[in-house]
Amino acid sequence: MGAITASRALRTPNLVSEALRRNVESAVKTLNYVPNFSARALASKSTDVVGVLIPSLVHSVFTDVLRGIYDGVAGTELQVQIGNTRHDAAEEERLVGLFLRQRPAAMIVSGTGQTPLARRMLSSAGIPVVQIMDISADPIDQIIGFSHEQAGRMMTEHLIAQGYRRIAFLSGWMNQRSKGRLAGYRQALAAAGLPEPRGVHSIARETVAELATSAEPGERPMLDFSRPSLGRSLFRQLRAEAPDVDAVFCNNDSLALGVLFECQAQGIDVPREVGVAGFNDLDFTDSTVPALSSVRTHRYRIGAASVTAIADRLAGRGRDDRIIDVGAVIMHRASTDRRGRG
Amino acid sequence: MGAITASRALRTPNLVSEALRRNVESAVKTLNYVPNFSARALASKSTDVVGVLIPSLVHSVFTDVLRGIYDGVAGTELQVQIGNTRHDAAEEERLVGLFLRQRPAAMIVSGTGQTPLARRMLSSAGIPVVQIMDISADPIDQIIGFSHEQAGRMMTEHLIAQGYRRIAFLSGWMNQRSKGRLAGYRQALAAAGLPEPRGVHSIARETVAELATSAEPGERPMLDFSRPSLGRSLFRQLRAEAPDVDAVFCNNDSLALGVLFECQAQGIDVPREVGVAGFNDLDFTDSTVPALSSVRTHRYRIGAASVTAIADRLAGRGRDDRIIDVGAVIMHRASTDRRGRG
DNA sequence: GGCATTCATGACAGCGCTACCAATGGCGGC
DNA sequence: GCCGCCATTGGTAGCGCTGTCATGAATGCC
Repeated sequence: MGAITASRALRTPNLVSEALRRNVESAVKTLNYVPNFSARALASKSTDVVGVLIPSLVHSVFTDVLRGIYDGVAGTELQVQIGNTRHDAAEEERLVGLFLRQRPAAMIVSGTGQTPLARRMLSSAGIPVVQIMDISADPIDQIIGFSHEQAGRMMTEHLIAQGYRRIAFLSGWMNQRSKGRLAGYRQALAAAGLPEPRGVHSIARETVAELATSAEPGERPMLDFSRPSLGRSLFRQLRAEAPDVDAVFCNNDSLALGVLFECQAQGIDVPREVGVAGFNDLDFTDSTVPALSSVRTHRYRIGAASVTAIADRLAGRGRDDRIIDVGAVIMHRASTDRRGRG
Repeated sequence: MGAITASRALRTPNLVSEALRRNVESAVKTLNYVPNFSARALASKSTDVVGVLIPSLVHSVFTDVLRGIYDGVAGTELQVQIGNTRHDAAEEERLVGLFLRQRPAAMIVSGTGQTPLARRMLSSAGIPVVQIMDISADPIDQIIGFSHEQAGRMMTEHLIAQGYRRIAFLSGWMNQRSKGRLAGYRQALAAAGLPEPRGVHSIARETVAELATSAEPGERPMLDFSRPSLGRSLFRQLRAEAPDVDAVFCNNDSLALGVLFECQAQGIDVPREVGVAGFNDLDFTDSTVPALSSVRTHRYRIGAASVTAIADRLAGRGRDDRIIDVGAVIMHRASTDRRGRG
């Protein structure tokens, strides 16, 4: 039997006869054959590697996505290669170039904030490209995520419905997605005829250095704007600038956790005196006192769906939807419950 | 110029003349040459891939390690390939086989709980193998971590020094490292002549299924024994079984966070009535009310040091130490501060 | 029955690089 | 001056697989 015949039996079993396939399969077993990925990649000028670029390796948000991705590739031929953009579009651009040179089978990138060059490189690479975690009418190729604007609007509407009137948006550094949430928040306030309190809804770019933490000596600093300690200090700052605020919509749950503790330390009653809401619905939201209202986002599903979409397209099955909105759900808990549940 | 000459100039620049090296370097620039990793791997029968096997993709513990690893490989030729063992030695064994067949340049595995077969495969692979996050007198090859037993003992001694006498160890499922902490805890109690309270120091293997959570439909369940909600329910259980417990040493910070909230909900005074300690010193420990005492572990450093060790050995520089203990530090905060600081 | 058509299998070459060994040239020692 | 040695460069082959095209067998059609 020619080598190529065996190769075909393994790679495209539907093109060979039933008998041959069984024959090859048993030979594979007895000979303990293991394909050599390098040789395959060299000969075919393509790999089974899916490149994944995420802004942070520690953010629970992205680790959940990664979990979905890894669970998704399990059982397929695909392999995952991760790149950490560190919330930096220039670094992302560099990594896009680096990854594409290795001829990946597909790319997954986070959000819609790619540089024009990165966009161009990705769209001309001739491979499936999935943007994740955001939604856009104009994806590079395919996008799976949800509207941060809509989610921000929904949570703000929830707060308004609960009777809060002086609602602040609390955030550290604003990335593209945070800005979407802020925009939604503003839309909801405007629609209700409510003013936006003066206050901390963003830390200026200049102070980003303060957010760059490195816990250990020798550690490469990373941008971390979801520390509870930051939530506490931002909330103190907010109370000083706008003492009449009666609700705080935090850009993420970790900030909100800090706010809850700051309220506890200051004896501020949550939700009566101040309502507190987070974003992402991390695992602790149902355990805090009071339980933390948040926006549940389907991060695992986004990761898993990206891989499914990629696998489908690599298998020749067409792309059904260029834009998949997995939505987000308001989790109404005690920390914003001024009216009583329901 | 022969192709091989150029190859040599790039791969082993110290073996060629200065002039040639400069010549090749400039040619690389002008021609925009990018090496083909597959061809390199095929010809040399080895890759630049470091295989990393970790038990969980979400645990902050391991994401910090990963961050150290990724920062460590940045600027080297090394690439990272992750495998998720899901806290399952059999799965780890399978992945070891899978990874080794791709002829990685080195392997990083978590802990010391490898199956005998996995151990044998790793030690006979002829590549650097680094075990991380634990310490052992008998590493497969090299080990970088700390003694969980010692850390458990230290924290328990701290609690005893603070005047606590009925100290419980609270944990969900026990992995190898948790068992080390429990052993250290017991040593410290025994040394002080204190009894171990009846109570929940472990959930039986039979109930592991309860710990397997899947937040979303279609999500592959994962073992999660560091949820705050689990901390809350375990603590309730503990209070029912052993009402006289005056301190709780939690196997991880997330459990401790849940315990703090449960105390708050029940009006239990921390640290006066009950002392609470965690493990790992995650980012929220300094922000809780009261601030949470914990054991700071140098996870980032472990990841970064593993890569450094591997890079050194691949470069021919010898392995200085087979066993590197990075230690752990007791972070004494308010949640166990019965005596007043100092 | 003869020819076109489809399907299954095989031969060959080559992907881009590096291991191995050969060749070259400059140098010092005798 | 000749030899052997070292440092540097080059030639050849081949890593294990797959793209392309060729071949042979089976089938369908008039």
